[in-house]
Amino acid sequence: MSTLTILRRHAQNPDPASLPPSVLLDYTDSYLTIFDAYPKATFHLLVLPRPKDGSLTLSELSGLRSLLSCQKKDAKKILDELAAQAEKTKELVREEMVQRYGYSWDIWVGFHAVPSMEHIHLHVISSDLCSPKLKNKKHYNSFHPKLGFFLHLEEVLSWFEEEPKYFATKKRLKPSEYEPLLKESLVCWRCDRILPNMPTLKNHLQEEWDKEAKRAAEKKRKRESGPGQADSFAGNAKKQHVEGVEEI
DNA sequence: GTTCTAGAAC
DNA sequence: GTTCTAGAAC
Repeated sequence: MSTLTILRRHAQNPDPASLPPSVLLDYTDSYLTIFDAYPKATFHLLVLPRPKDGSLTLSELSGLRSLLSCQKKDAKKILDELAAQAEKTKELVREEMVQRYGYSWDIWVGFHAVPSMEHIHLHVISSDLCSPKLKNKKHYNSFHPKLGFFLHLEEVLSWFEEEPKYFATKKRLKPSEYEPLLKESLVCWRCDRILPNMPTLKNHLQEEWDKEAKRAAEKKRKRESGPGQADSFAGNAKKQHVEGVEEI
């Protein structure tokens, strides 16, 4: 029971600074960013709006669906502010990526079309999807960036620019239209390969991420071997020389 | 959302 | 026989 309302409790906490650093990353009067307790990727954070006087009520903030059923301009304001907070969060994550791994990779920002926990929360999640807590098909499909269950914030914002009728349809977020997506086959979001089960998918995702790390290392080497020379004979010769030295 | 575990799938 | 999934949780 309490696990389903933990986010609401955090959002209502009058003093976020009292939260342990293992929970809290950042906060303002209006928002807080916390670490997901069961991260489905190397980096996985949640941005929550804090209910405050003169703004939307707790029940209007209960989820994306309830937010979108508010006055359009009120909903848009919250989403714009969430977007700004998410940008700050992304920057903090990128810095941590570089510090820990020497490079940074994509970070996705979006909502689950049908959430499982009370209180609207924006996911900020690194695209590796490598984590011991990612255990089943539902976990994976709920973050697959092209499947449709994970609603990128940019997409949700784009609904506001569409015809009112389209917006009215989208904002319903009918569970019956989204929940079946969670049961679809396991498809690698990078290469579209179908994997037969979770252990195989997890190995595959790890390999894909290892490849990305290699590409990043190669890019860095090229950058450091001298701008504009990487593809020239002189550049290659120089690179080989440097590599030779490094191997000794 | 998670944990647990029966029985399906291999 | 072991691995893996997916539904119940009083």
